[in-house]
Order: sequence, then C-alpha cells, then structure tokens
Amino acid sequence: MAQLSSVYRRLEEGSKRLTPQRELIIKLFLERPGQHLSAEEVHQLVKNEFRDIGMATVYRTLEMLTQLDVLQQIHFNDGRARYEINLETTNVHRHHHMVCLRCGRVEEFQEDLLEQLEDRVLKDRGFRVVDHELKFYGTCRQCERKQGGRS
Amino acid sequence: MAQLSSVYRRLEEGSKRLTPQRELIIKLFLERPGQHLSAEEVHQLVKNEFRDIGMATVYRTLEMLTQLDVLQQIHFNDGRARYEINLETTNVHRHHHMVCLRCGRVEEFQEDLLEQLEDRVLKDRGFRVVDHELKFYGTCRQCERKQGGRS
DNA sequence: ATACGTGCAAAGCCTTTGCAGGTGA
DNA sequence: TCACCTGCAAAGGCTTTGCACGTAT
Repeated sequence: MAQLSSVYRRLEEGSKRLTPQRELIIKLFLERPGQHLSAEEVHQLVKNEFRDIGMATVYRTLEMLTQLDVLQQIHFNDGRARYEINLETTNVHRHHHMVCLRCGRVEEFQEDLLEQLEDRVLKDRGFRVVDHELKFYGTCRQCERKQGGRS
Repeated sequence: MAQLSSVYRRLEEGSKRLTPQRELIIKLFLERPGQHLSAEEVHQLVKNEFRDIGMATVYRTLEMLTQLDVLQQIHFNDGRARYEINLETTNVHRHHHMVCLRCGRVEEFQEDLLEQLEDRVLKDRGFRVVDHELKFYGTCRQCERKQGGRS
C-alpha cells in the first residue's frame, strides 16, 4: 500500500512514534478511502483488534493525523466530527459530499466546476480561496426508489 | 419591516405565542440579515434589553424558528451551531459562505452555478438534490492586505 | 535520562431536558 | 381549565485535559 509509507514518513518528520494503536487507526482509514468515520466509530473498529484502546487515544490520534494532513475533519451538521483520509494532500481541492436526508448515508463525487467561481470571488470581493467544501442534501437512489421521493 | 409580519404569521400558524423574548430574538436577526450568530451571541445581545432571559429559552426559540424555516442552522467546523435568517424561505437554494481562515469572519455571496452539477448528479448517481451548501475557505481582503497572503 | 504515548477519570463545552411556577386563550 | 412558555438547574453528548504509569530513543 503505497500510501502507508508516506504516512509513516510524515509521522517521523513530526517526530511522532508509530504505536500499534496509531498504526491500526491509520490502516483503518487507508482500507476505507471513501468513508467518513466518527471518533466513536473508529474506537469501536479498532477495539476489535486492540481491546484496551481508550477514547482519548483515538481523539489524540485523530487530532494528530489531521494536523499532519493525513486526515481531514468534516462536519455534517449532526453535531459530531467525522474524519476521512486525505488521499491527495498536496491537492487542496477535495471531493464533495451528497448527504441523504432520509438514511443519512454520505456519498461523494469528484467534480470541479468551481474554479471560475473562485476567480470571480477573488476579483469581486478580494477573497482568496484556498479550499472549498460543497455539500448536496437530498435523497439517495435507494431512498428515492423506496418512497418515490417524498418524506 | 415586511418580513416581521410574515414571521408573526408563521408563529400563529404553529400556534406559537409571540413573547417578548421571542420578539427580541426575531428582531435581532431581521436587523442583521447577513450575520451568523451563535446561541451564546444571541443570548448576550438579547440580555441588553431583557436582563433575565435564560440560555434555555434562547435555544428553544432558535430551535423553533429553525423548524418554522425562519432561521437556518449552519456549522462552520468550530463545534458550535450558528443561525442566520432565511430571507427567502420558499427558495430552497441559498447563498453561500466565505470563511476567512485568519480572522474567522464569514462573508456571503449569491451565486448559482450549481444547477448543471445537480442535474449531472441525478443522472449519474440517482441522487436528487433538494439543497446545497457551498463554503469557501481562504483569506479575506483585509487579512490579505495585512499579511500579503501568508500565515 | 528524556521526551513521547497511553488509559483512565475528571473536567469542559455546547446543547437539551425536567420541573415548578407563570401566563395567555 | 388547558396548553403554552419561562428560568433555573441538572443532565446529556462529544471532546479535551491532567495525571501517573509505561516505553522508545
């Protein structure tokens, strides 16, 4: 897994140690490139392989990995932070999200039609964009089929 | 103020009473159409005119107004909810935000280039968008001037 | 030896809820 | 009366911090 060694290198550069707990957490995210896990979910998943890991360690590791730009923190307006792996750290522009209002599932899409908008904003308002975040809220295919589009 | 009576009507329709506390909160938002206030900020501002209002009342009022679609709740990844008035309730498509990473100021812009993207997402992925939310993170004009664009 | 990492428990925020006491319809 | 509303205090969730005990360098 090519990504793994690059993450390890980042740890070293920050003089961070690669403990079993941290390794498990990192692998968790690398194995699930499209997922957005909460701290609680990470804790549950890691516990399968490392019984005694504490929530504090999970939070501290997630914080550290976010600082190192290995993870990215996201909020979906449900009051808890979620994390996803940042596969293209060098690329500040990331993919976007579709949040299903029925089942809560979060899908993603890769699309970048926003450059022109960013240019406009810089010209008109003097705001220099370094990152953007786009979320669509609606109904996913499954829920759409199930209920024909109405709540 | 045209908006005010429309808000009052909504309260009536929901058989909600217009108490002094609620009126002050509503006016607060109507007077600041472009602002995004946290519950704490609303509490402080209302306390100037109504000494004894409690946080619970503020939260309950914000919740109620959000239900009635008078306010909209937003999260800017700082762990607390913010609220802004929803001037065009009938229009599900709202304006967007530019969050300055230096000073934290939030500006807005009105722009809608997303329809084509939404159509694509429906065709390709079966996801029916009912609302979207776009945030730009970057440097605002003032901070850009102050520090020439670097942190 | 020293700096770093861990689990546990406690503490911190922000937010919600229970409750007894009001108040409008 | 009855449903609604309030402030206060307590309780809830999620997250961070203090601490004593390990463990790599």
